[in-house]
Amino acid sequence: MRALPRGFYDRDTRVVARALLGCVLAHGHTAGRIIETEAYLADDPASHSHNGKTARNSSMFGPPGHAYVYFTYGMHHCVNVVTRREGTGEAVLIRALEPLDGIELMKRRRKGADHLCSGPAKLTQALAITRAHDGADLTRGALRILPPESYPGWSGKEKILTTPRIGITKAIEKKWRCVVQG
DNA sequence: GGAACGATCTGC
DNA sequence: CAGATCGTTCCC
Repeated sequence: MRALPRGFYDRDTRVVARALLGCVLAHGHTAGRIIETEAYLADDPASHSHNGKTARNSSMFGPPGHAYVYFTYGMHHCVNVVTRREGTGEAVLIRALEPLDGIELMKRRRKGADHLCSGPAKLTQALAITRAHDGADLTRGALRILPPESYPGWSGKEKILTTPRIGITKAIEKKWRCVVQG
């Protein structure tokens, strides 16, 4: 509970998307700072939860602070942070990290590609996050989120941009993507 | 039982 | 800009 930002639980998912910027996503010996997120709300046609609870998205309706990991395009995993109380179905997609720890390991997992964590599927590959982590409690265990100050280099005064979300075809006008400038 | 598609990435 | 590649969903 303490590991996540104050006011994290069951707050407006768009607020959580902003609050997660600067936090650190860590898995084993790899870690990266969250620099891009997107909010997916209940009754949001772009959200996986839009057509109700299914076997695939059930963890999105689970307790906040847990992971929703989905598999898409036949080859990619993406990781979300569930934000609202059980049964609601809202989450924040983590779209990009700034690599902090385990960079050599990330490079090996990414097969030498230069951009280790600059996209939602790249970062899951770099951190070895899979469907096995679906539903995992992100406040404890191997896969977890740490507060910004757990690594040096985050002042809290970074410039944040809010833009439309990426890679979706519905509700494209909603500016629910948060990204650290630079 | 089957078809269509996807919150992506890579390489041509 | 198209192909990779397959789980999930929805419709028959």
